[in-house]
Amino acid sequence: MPDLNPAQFAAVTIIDGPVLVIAGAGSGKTRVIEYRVLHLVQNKISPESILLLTFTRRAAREMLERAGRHDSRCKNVEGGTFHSFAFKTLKRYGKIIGLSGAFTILDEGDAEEAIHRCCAKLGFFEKKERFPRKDTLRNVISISINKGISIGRVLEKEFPHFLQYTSDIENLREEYVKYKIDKNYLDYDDLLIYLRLLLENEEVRNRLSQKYQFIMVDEYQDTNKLQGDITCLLAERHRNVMVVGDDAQCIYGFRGASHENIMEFPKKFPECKIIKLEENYRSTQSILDLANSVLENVKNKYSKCLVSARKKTGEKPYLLFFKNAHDEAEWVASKIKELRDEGVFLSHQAVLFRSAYISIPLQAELSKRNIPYQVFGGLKFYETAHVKDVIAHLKVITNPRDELAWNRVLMLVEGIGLKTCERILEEIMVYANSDDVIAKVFQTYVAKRDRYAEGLAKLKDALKLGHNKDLNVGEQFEIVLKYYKPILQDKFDDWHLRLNDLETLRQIAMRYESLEQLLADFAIEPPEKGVWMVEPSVPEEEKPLTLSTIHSAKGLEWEVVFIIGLIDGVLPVSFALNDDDEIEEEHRLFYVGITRAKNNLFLSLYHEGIRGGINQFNKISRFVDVPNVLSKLEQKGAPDGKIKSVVTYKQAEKVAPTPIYDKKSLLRKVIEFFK
DNA sequence: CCGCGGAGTGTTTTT
DNA sequence: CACTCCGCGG
Repeated sequence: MPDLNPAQFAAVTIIDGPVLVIAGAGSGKTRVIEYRVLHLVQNKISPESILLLTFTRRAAREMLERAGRHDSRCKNVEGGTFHSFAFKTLKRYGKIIGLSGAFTILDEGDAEEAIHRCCAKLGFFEKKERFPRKDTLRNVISISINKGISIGRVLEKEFPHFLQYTSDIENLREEYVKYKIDKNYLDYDDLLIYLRLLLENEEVRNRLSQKYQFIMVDEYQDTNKLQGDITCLLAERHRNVMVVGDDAQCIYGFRGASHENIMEFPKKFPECKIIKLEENYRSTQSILDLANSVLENVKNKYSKCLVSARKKTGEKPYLLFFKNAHDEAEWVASKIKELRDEGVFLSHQAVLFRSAYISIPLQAELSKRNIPYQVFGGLKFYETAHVKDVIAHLKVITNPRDELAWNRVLMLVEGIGLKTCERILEEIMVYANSDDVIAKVFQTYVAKRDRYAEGLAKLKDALKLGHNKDLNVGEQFEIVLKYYKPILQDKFDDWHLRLNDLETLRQIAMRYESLEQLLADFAIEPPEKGVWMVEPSVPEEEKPLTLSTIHSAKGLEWEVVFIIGLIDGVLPVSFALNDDDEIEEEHRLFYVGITRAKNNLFLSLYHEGIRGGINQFNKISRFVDVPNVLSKLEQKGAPDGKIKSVVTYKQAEKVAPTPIYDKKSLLRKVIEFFK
């Protein structure tokens, strides 16, 4: 066992019973999980009976890899995100609750398409007034599920202008559920819903409790109600459950996460032991001083006061002002290079930001200087149109009953529009296997010599070829790509860039044994752009720099961290400004960003902003522009040593009158009024 | 009935 | 500014 402080040691060596670990940033939480897994395995507990659930794919990967390094048996520990665990479990036991084993996962885009179809079925688009768009509808339904509140409540809070459609959306939700059950589709939320439903069955619950004797959940503060329920159901019988979290780092409220699960845990498991990890092993005291000041300013107090266990005070974090985004990017890029020349590996540095678009000027600058980097978060490569197009073809080859995939494939054929597509689709759905579809449906349509006959003939040939059982996944992929390439070139001006993506995708596909496996992984654990290119064998000094959204950086650490774009309206993001809870979440997000740094931290912003074609002066983030925070920072480059304050976003009233109603009672009042 | 072009809309974070 | 939706011409 390595050096562990008493609290860590206690957490690592508890074997039985429920445990709640409250772990401040950098307090060695990952180490605790890593060594607890090891400790369990070394105490004759079969690794297969340990279940480690995390919130993001990255965290899951990292945790298991670390534990596996000490004892290869740890690699057999069952681990992953709640969603991937749900997927595996439902594949296996789904039949019990009436799910077929051959379901398809819908990503957000697919789900929107499905909702669109349901809307059409219900005739919502024939209304005179504007009906909400499909992405809004999906969002409303998803929030209501993840937060466990009614459609009406969601609309009140997020889209009050659509309140009139409350009952329509309720009907839509039902229709959408029906549609998915009928077509064997599950969206991300369904994975959790049906897993919980499955666990409510006593027999299944017992069987799974039997299999997973030890449950561990990381980042518990970022789990939502459903995930909390799932955790409790899994552990209800044997009660061997350890949850680890930090309420100050809850940053997924928009997905229904709430620190309530942490608060509720001792109530659900009254016999639980609570262990607090408060000593910070990651950062220098200067960085922690800043972090603590930031936390002080968050309205809801969190008890954490991190103290560095490291001897070093370290350099004061910097706060840098730039004229425009380009200047900022230039400076950051050259500083990164400078640090690398001083011996800090690129892989030990990271640039963090609130939103992906903030990093675009920097990406350009890094490319110009040949600094290798990988980007996490933001625009997802697997959700781009060209990737989805190709995947749809693969889906059709795998499962000829996938209506949404067919829809996408057919709509790409020259001369086929909405109506023709519907007609062909109806016929396709009659048949259960691809051979029949090709022989019966396609044959007749091609024979008709309509304007789309040529396109369909090409598709038919490609599908026929692709369906050959003797081919490996790479070869199947190539057939699809060959068919799709002319469509790609016709559809996109930047097709050569997109073709690159598809080439990378082909290389990923080649590693798979079967298309089914590829498609399942793609839905549940999709590859992140740039990540797969880094082989594990590459020596540390050649690994690239990390660019990441703060959300995706959670749980990770670097020697040097840059947080760029600290602008009011970016962090906090402008959409959060009219809701106190959301501002607070942004505030915690800033805290999470700061606490990723071990030795050096650089905060920066630029003043020249162009938003919606209008030039404006970007103001420093309200989270930074506070005396107790500024005093912890070394400022550089402020014009005239002062920040000219041009109001871009209205600050919340400093002297608020005593409220007569709080939000809840106001809501009640309004509802009363309507009655 | 398809496909193109103009108007209008909302712009984040992740499974 | 990028994407979606709608209306019109072919």
